Amino acid sequence: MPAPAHPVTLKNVAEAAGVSVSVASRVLNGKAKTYRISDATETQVRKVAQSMAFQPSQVARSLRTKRSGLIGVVVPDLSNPFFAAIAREVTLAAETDGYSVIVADSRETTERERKLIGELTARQIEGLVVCPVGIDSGHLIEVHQSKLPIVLVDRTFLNCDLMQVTSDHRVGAYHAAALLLAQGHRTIGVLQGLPGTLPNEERLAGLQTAFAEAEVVFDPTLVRGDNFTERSGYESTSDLLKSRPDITALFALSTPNAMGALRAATEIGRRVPDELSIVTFDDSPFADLMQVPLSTVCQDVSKLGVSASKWLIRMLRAKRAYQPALHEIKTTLIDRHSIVPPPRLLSS
Amino acid sequence: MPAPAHPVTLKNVAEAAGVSVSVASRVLNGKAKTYRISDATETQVRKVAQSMAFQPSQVARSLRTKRSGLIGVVVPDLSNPFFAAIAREVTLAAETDGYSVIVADSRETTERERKLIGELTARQIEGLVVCPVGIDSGHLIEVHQSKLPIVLVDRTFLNCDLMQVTSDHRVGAYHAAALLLAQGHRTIGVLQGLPGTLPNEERLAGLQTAFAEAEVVFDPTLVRGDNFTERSGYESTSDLLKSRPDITALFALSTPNAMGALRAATEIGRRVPDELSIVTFDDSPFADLMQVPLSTVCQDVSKLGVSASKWLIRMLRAKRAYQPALHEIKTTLIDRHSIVPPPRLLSS
DNA sequence: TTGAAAGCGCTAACAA
DNA sequence: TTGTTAGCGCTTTCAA
Repeated sequence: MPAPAHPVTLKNVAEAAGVSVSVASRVLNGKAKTYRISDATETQVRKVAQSMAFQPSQVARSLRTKRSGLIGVVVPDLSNPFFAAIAREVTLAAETDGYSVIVADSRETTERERKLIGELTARQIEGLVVCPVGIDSGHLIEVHQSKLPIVLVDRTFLNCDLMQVTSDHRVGAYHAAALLLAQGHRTIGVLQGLPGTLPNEERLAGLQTAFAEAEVVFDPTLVRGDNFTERSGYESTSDLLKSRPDITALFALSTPNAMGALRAATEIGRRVPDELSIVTFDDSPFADLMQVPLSTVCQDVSKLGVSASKWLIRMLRAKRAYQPALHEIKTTLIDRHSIVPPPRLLSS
Repeated sequence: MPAPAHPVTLKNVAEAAGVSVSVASRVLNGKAKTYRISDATETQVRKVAQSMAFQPSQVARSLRTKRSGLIGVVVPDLSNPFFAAIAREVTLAAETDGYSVIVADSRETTERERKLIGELTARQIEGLVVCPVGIDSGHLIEVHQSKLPIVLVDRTFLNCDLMQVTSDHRVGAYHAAALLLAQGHRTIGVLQGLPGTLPNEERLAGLQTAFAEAEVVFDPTLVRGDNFTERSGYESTSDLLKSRPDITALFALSTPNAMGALRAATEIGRRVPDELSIVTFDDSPFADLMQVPLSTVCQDVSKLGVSASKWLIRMLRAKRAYQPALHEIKTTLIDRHSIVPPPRLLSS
């Protein structure tokens, strides 16, 4: 039997079953018991619906119930495995609760982020998970004030009364920097991400704490970069290695940054790790298969995604107002093989 | 001014502006000219809408117009960079045409794929891009027959009257195998993906053609694996290297397969590429940064995604029926450094 | 135990 | 140039 050109409506089913639309609706929504509908009627309706391949229109249902069953996810770059993983986790978690997910890619611009969120709210989404660009939060706070449940992931904001989930960037960076220092590195280049974003600033802060504890002077001119991208990592590294050949180690604040660094170092002819140690943030499923298995401050991406979904679902269920909070997920320092003592120490 | 608890409707705007809903609707849909609405009225309506932060309900609009502005994307694994990239391309392309995208993850099971597609159609999506699991196509053909525009990507089907976009698996595999053979390899292990899927079978076919041309007997017992996953690649490799230590090269039919192979080879103590050459399919942005920069039959993921979107958009615009076709995207063999002549040849 | 009817917010045909 | 109204497909109140 070919699918009908015009979709089957509840009315069609009701007529075919010889009952009213209300009865059909009640049966098909599992409210037969509640309304004490006779078994005969129930089976009849179900049978007809089945045979007609009836699929209720979510659109009509949404309009009537004000519930769309839709969750919006906005990330700055879907091709970045980190954000793709977050999107995946939310998608899977949402689904077990009967929600579908609309994914949008802000391409690292706040302007697009704002616009996309507008389009999503017009679609009556019931909740929002945003990995923000991280510079501006005004539009996100507006969303919150309009009572739409919203959870921020990764690039969170300070003094911001929203539900937020992120890694303990400061602690992670601290441990990584401490490791570099303990190995004897003193001239360390830093490849930073987007300045002004909390992850970036927190990582820098953790790094500086480690320097202070080791009583090593932190040289701010060794910090380069303007984004969490490979391009930024590449350019910063080229720049740094040329102007400061005495650098013995690099701290990349993101995996793409580290990728760029590896490419630049190869071009310039600095062997990693013998002639240049590298430690990086994030993690990718490939980090251990690299030329040099990268030592990494590993973020638990899956946990970040699961946690965000969990909170969102909780907010979705709670009719009452919820208490915004900042949830930090632990990072783990995985020391692979990209950190060795600096050459000068080896030869001494 | 705080956002109102109850969203602003067109009726609210019309009342506040002192006009009828139809006039408000027409102005806000840019039909002021068509209906020769006075400038004064138009500005007035716009001003009021603006000040009330009116956002038209897409749900109501969809119900009325039968157009949801929604496109569905179903992939077997969103955490696989290949599929994430496809999803991203479709998302971006769709957006320039005013569509939003609902992303769903079938987790490599046809059953889930079928269910997800059902949920998507209930949401009145206007089109569908599916990277199918690839074993069963019945439900996809049904979609097509119901007149919902659908484009299949990557795991296409034979003799299937749908719009399909995929790589030229056969040619790509042929060149890779030819390269291995030219280097002198004769005992080549094959790590296959999901048997029965077209990409898998086509790649095997291309490989066999290369063997035939080189007049080398193809040994089917050297083909192992049951999926495009890292696990499958790992297990097949462990297995192969132990039972057939005379193998000098591996042909991995997917990047995850190759990853697993690298891990297994490392464990067993076979150095790549000196003691074991590897060539693989797909490509990842990381392939050139691996321990051993992997020689790869590179699929143009971006082009696959863009092409799929392009065709879908075209189908969306065409009111008339379209002509289904299979579109093949060229692959490129990138020879990095994971293929060298077999050891025996070196020592002879 | 079932049915009639209102109405969600919008567009568009028709009327004025 | 503007307004009135029907109706998209569904849920739900109210009535029987």
